[in-house]
Amino acid sequence: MEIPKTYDPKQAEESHYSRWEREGCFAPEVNSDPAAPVYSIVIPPPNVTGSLHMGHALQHTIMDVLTRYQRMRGRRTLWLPGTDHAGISTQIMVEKQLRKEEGKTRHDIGREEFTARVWKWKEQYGGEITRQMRREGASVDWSRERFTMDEHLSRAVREFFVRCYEEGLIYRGPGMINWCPKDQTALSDLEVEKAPTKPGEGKLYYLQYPVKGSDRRVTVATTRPETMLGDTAVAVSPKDERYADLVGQTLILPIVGREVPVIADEYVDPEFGTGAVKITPAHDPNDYAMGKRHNLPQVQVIDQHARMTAEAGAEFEGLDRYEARKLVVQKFEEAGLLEKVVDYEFSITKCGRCATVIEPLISTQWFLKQSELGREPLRLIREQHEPRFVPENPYEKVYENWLAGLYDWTLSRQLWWGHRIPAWYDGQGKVYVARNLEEAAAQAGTSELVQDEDVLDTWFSSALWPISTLGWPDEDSPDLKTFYPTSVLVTARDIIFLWVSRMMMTGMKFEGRKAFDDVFITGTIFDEHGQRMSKTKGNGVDPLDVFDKYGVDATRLVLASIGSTDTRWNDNQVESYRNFANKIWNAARFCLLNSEGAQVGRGFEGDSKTWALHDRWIVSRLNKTARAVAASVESYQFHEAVYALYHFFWDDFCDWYIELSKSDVTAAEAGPERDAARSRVLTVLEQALRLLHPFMPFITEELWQRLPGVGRDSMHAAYRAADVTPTVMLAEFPVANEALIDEQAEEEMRSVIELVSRVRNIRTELSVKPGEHLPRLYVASPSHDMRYVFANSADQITRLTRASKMFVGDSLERFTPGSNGTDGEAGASGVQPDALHPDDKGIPRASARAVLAGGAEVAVPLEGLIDFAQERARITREREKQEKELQKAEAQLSNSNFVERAPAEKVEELRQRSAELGQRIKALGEMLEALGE
RNA sequence: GGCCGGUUAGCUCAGCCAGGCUAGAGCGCCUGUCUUACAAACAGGAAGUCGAAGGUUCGAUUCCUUCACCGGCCA
Repeated sequence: MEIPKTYDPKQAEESHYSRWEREGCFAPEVNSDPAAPVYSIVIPPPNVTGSLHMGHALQHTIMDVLTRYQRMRGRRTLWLPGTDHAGISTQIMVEKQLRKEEGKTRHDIGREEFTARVWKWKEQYGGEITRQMRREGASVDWSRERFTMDEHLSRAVREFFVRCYEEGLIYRGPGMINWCPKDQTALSDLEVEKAPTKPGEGKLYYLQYPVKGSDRRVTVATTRPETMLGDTAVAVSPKDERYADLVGQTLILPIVGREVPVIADEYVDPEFGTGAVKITPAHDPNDYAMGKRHNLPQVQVIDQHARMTAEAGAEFEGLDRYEARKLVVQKFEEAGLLEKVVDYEFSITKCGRCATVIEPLISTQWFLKQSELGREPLRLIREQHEPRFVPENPYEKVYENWLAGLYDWTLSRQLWWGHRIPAWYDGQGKVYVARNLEEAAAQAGTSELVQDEDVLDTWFSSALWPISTLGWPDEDSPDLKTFYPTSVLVTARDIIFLWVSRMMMTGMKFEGRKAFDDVFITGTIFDEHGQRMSKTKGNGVDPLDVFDKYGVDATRLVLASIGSTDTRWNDNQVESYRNFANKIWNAARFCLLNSEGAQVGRGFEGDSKTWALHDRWIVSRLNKTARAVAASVESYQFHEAVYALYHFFWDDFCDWYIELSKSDVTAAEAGPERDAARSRVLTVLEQALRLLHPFMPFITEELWQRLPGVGRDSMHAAYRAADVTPTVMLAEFPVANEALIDEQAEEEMRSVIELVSRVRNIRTELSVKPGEHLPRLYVASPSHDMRYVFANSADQITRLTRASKMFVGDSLERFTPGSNGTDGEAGASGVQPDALHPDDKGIPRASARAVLAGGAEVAVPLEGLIDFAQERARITREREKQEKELQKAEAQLSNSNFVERAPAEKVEELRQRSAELGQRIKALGEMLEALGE
C-alpha cells in the first residue's frame, strides 16, 4: 500500500464532503431508529452578502462538533443552515453595482425591477458563505436550507406581524427614532453604535438665553448648538436653588425670538454644564421624553437629509446641520451671547452600517412593544435560569438585564429589500393590517388600497428563525413537532440582544416553549496585537487562508479549543495541530504498513486480566479518554476534549503503545501472535479515529476508509439500514466501558514509563551515544508485585532504553559484588526475571543510579563513561532537592493545627509522602556510598 | 456613572466556580539524534515571587476586600 509520509489535507478535504452530502448523511432521516432522541441546532443565519470570517468559523466548528458527536451517539440529529436577507447591506450593495454598471439609481428603475435585481444578485453571489461552510466540513442538512425571504418564511413574518397587531403589540405612530441621513432609513437602537469623539472633535458650547423682562441671562451647555433653533424650553433640576426663582419664567430664544418657558424636571443633572439644559423635543430622545412630560411643542428644524428646515428660519433653511452649527455659533458670538466653548469628550451615535452620524427624528413608524413579548422569557430566566447560558457568567445576567429594560422596537425601514409591511391604506389613509391584499380588502370593503411602502427590520424575520425554518405557522409541520425546541444556539456575545432574546420571545409566544435549551456564547478572536478583527482595519485573518495553509482539521482543533475564551489569533497553535494531524497520519501509516493479517476489532479477546500490561493500559486509557471527551463535549468544555484527545493519541498511543507493541507488530515471522498485535494497534487506532471525528472530520474519514475490516457493521445500529457508503461519521462514538478502566494497570505502566524515562535521562546526562547499547540494567523494588511488572516488561524496557540485558531483584544491595543476589522468585505468569549469572560480579562501582517511585531503584553500569565526581554531584543535587521537599512536608506535619484540623486523608497523604521522601533520601545516600570516594 | 471579564513560563493559553496534587500544555529556547510510521519527528533539558497589598483559613494561583493596568457591555 502506498501511503505518503506527509499528510496532505487538501486531498482528504476534497474527497469526502460531497459524498456525505450526496448520500444524505447529514439529514436526520439517515437515522432509522424511530425511538432515537432528537438533537437539533438552527444556525444563527449569517448575512447573505457576507463571507466567512473567523467568528463564523469558530461558531460553525462548535456547532459541527456538537452535531457530529450527537449523531455518532445515535441521536436523530439536525443542523439546519441558511442565511438572512440583510436588508440594508444587500440593498446598498446592489445600488452600488447599479450605479457602477449602469449609472442609475434604484429610483430610475423602480421598485419592482430593483427587487428583481436584488434577487438576481442573491442567486449569483449570495451563496458564498454556503460554499465556504462545505469547505469547513459543516455537517448541515442542506435539504432544509432556508433564507429569510423564502415564501414560507415571509408568510411567517406576515403572520407574526398580523397577530401582534391584532393583540395591540404592534402599532403605527410618531416616535423618536434613529435616522440615518445617508441610508435614508429608520434604525433600531441595536443597529446604531456609540463612538467616543476624537480628540478636538467634541465641544461643549455655552449659550446664553436672555430672561424675558430682565437683564438676566441663563446659560445652557450643549454639544449641538444648531438644535437650539428647535428649542421649546429650558429645564433645570427642581432641587437646584440657583435657578429656583427662574422656574416658570420665560426666556427669549436668541436668533429665533421664540418665547420658551423654564421648567423643572428631575431628569436634569445639576452637576452637568451649568445645570440648565436646553430642550429640543424634536431632535433628542431625552428631550423628546421630557417634552411629552411637559406637553412641550415639537419644532422640527432638521430634515431627513440632515439639512435645516424652513422652521429653522430663512437664513438656515437648506443648510447642512454642521454648516448651521457654525452659523448659530457665529450669531451667538456676534450677539455677545456665546459664553465659551470648551473641549468635551462624549459619545456620538453612528449608523452601524455606514458610520454616518445618526439624526434623532420624530417620525411615523411601526413599533413593537417588546416589553410585553419579553415578559415570559424574563420570567423563565429569573425563575428557572432557562435557557442555560454557557458560560453562565456574565451572559445570564446580561440577558436578564436586557429583558428587564425593554422598550419599543422600531420595526419599519425605508428600504425596498425586505418583507414589505402587511398594511394597506384606503383613500382616507385608514390602515388595514392583514395577511394579504384580499383580507385587507375584505376589511376595508374596497380593493382600492395601497400597501405600506416600508419593509420590516431584518431582525424581525430572524427573530422567528427557530420556528419559521421548522415550518411555523403550520402547526402540524412535522419538523416543528420533531425538532423544536432546539438543543442549543451557538453565537457571539454581541448577538444576545438581536437574536437570542428575540428568538426566545417569539418561541415563547407562538410555541409556548423556549427556543433552545442552551445558549453557547463563543469567545472573541483578536489579531496578534489584541485588536478586534475588522474589515476597515484590514487586520482580519481569513479562515480560508488558514485552511489552505494548515488544513481544515487543524484549524477546527484550534477553534474548538478557543470555545468561549477571548483569544489572540496565533498561527503557532494551528501549526502544532497541523503537526498533530501529520502525527495521526503517520501513526496510521505505521499500522497500515503492518496490517497484513490484521483486522479492526480483533486482538482484545478474552478476559482483560490475561492481557499484557501495555494492552490493559492502552484500553484503560482509551476508555478514560472516551469518557473525558464525552463529558467535555456535553458540558461545552471543548478545550478539555481536545487536550484529552491530543495527549491520548500522541503520548499514550504513539509514544508508548506503538513503541511497546513494535517488536510484536513488526515481528519477522507471521503468525497468530503477530496478527493479534497488529489487530490491537489497528483497533485502538480505529477507536481513536471515532473519538477524533467530530473535531477532525476529514483526516479521520480518509484514514478510516483505509482500515481493513471496517464496514457497515462498524456503523451505529441506527444507521446500518441507511443506503450510504459506510463512514466513520455514522459509526458509534465510543462509550466508555468502566469495566475496562484499570487503575492498577495504569499505576504499573506509570512505573515502567518512569523507569524508562530515568534510564534515558541517565543516558543523556552521561553522554551515552544514542546508538550505543547499555550492557545491562539493574532494577530493584521492595515490592514483590512490582518485580513481576518489571520482569514481565523486560523486553520492552530494554528495547526502549537500548539495554542488552536487565536484571530484577529486591534491592540493589543484593546485586553488589559477592552477594550473588538472584531474586529467585519465578513470575507467576511464567515470565521470569533474568537471573544473575553465578559468575557475575554484581553492580560495578562505575554505575549511574536513580531512585524511582515506590522505593524502586535502578542502576546502569557505565564503565569508562562515568565521572565519579560528576555523578556524585548529580546524586547529591537530587538528594538536596528531596531533602527540601521533606523539610516542607515535615514542617507541615509538625504543625499541630494542620494535623488536627486538616482532613485525615490529607494528613495521611502527606505522611506517606514524607515517608517516601525519607526512603528516597536514604537510597540516594547508599548510592553515594556505592560510588565511593 | 452602572455591570462584567482579564492579568499564570519569552509568546498564546489551561487550571480557580466545589482551597491541599512537586502549577500544566503548545509554540519558542538549550543539548543530542535522519533509531526502517512520522525531522511537521524522536530523546533529554532549562524556564513561572500565578498583577500588587491586605484578609479569611491549619493551608490561597484558587475564596473575600482594596488597588493598578488592559478590555468589554450598558447608560
